[in-house]
Amino acid sequence: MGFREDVRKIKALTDENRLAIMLALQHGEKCGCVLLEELNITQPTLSHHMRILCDSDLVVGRKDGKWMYYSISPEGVAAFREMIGTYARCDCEGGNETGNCCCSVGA
Amino acid sequence: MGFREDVRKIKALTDENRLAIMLALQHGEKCGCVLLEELNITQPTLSHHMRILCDSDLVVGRKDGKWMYYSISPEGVAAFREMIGTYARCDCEGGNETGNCCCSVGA
DNA sequence: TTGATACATTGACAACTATCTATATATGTG
DNA sequence: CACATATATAGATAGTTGTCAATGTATCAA
Repeated sequence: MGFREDVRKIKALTDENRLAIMLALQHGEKCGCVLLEELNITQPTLSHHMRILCDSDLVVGRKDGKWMYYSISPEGVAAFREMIGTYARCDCEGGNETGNCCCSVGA
Repeated sequence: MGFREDVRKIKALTDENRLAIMLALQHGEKCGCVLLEELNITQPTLSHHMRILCDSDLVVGRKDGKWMYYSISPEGVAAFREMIGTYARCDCEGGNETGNCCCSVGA
């Protein structure tokens, strides 16, 4: 199966700085230079992380003049969570089909 | 914030073999030797992966004689999805509080 | 055009990870 | 006890990843 692509996408969230970036973007788009002020990393490192987040489709970038505005992708986030749900799930009494399974928690 | 612990847990799902294991356990517990037959890896490598999955609380192990039976942890899975949801989320029109946000998809 | 700003790319390096072989431990069987 | 089976641990190694300094590219203003 195509586990490789899923692994690649999940890896987008396996870095402390990238988690911080996801939180930083939660209330709307920000440009790179603003993110840079919030994270104790250099500009090339931020560029590296933004590329990974965009490649995972969790984040989208919009270029405006010399600025890059980044924002959470609602579609990407939804697809991500759905994908995670295919692996982080179980068959408990409620059943997954009915939506009553404990795995529906935090959905 | 404690991103480190979250990163460690998310890393549990960033390996193709571990994703395959999560799927293999989805319909009930299996002992290590059965998993070993389904995955083209050596026994020490399986042991390594099971340790990581158990450390992440996505899987629990039960020792019975010389066998180790592994199964999905419903609580661990629920906590994992909830944790993922704190990072893979957005503020779109529906709003996160009401549960109508697009980020509720695949929950 | 010159200079400043925002961002991307390159190359190097340390840290981490998945994998294997070899070996150890534990359990059950004759 | 000796032996087989199931699993864990140790050590080695190749590949990956996050980071930085240095440099390149693009945009805008004076």
